Amino acid sequence: MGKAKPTKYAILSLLSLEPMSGYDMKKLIDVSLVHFWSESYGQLYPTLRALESEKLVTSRRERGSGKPDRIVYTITRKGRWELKNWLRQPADIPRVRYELLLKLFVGSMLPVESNAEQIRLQRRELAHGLSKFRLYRKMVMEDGVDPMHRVYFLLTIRHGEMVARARIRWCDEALKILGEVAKESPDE
Amino acid sequence: MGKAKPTKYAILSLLSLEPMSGYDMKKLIDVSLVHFWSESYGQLYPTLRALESEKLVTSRRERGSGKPDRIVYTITRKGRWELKNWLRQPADIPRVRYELLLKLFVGSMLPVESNAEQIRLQRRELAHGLSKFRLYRKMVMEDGVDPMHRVYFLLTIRHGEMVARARIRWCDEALKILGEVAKESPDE
DNA sequence: AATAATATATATCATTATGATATATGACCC
DNA sequence: GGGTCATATATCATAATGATATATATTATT
Repeated sequence: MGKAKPTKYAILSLLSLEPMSGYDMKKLIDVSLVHFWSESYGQLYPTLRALESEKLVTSRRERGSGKPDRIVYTITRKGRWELKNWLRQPADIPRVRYELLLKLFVGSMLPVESNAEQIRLQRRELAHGLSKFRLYRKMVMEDGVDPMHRVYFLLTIRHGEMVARARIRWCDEALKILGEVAKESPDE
Repeated sequence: MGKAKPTKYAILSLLSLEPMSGYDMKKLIDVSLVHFWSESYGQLYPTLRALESEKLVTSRRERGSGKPDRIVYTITRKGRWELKNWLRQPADIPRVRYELLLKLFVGSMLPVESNAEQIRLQRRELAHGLSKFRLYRKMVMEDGVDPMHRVYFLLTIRHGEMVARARIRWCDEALKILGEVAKESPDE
């Protein structure tokens, strides 16, 4: 039934903040929203054209002084209206594919140490991601961000932090458990 | 470069436990692994045929007494070998698309109460998911599960619990913050 | 006894998404 | 002069989803 079309609404969401190009969106997502969203160019550019033909956004070509030309998109009144409609629908539960846990699920095929190393790797990446949230906070607090938007942005950052911290705690717990298992049966 | 093909390895992982049909896999994932994995029939059945032509699995048709016929797949030695190879590669970081947080990111377009309601809905689903982990634990402890497999399965369950608890804590914190915001500016 | 709903089981397809690559411009550096 | 980096749009093969189709048998409802 209802096709979700998350990319469509992700684009409209970003354009509700300010006009920007597809390239801008990709950068913004990869730098500041990566803890809860992702988009690929292959989905971004075709969807932008589709949104324009739906009259949900307009575009203007900007001469790139030095850099290549940019196509800057602006959300229309109709676009804002459709975005609000979507915002009011219950958010659907994300399907997950957490490769590390799939590998651990059949971890007994490999030596304990191999699985422990996977967890250590994961822990390192989580700790690195965690350090970025401090930067995000600074960014949000700095310039003239709308105070209500600031509150909501901070909520997404807080979510990222809390989940990352929980995962790090899990890594530590898991490594401890695997350490004990290794002591009991060092051959496995 | 390296195509990940997670479905391929998810199938090999399940078959490393015991022979089963595509239907069995879908059920097993939806019931017991849903906190870290998902698959669709549209990906499962074609991939199973591809794996057979790669000689990583074999199949036999089982007459369904009453029920329709089933095609039961068994992993081959070559399949086990390829699975182990994949298990040794570092697990890649999952890209997320957490719709609730995208909606909150532009939450200032709607009244505070609308966003609070979204969070309350999410909290309910998280609490419901949390209650299932108790069942999983029982399942794992019951019958003759291999002790090492049990350890690893319990780790994935523990991860699900810890992340779900962290998210519930975030919901409560977020609702508190939005409550205060609503008091300060009840019009917004 | 007829009808509806549910569970089992495989299969296909349009739509959506990813990851990689192609193309092009100018800045900066050695 | 060559190499790399950042900017910017575009496309394509592959992968994944969600929906639907088909078929059989059991159980529940009217």
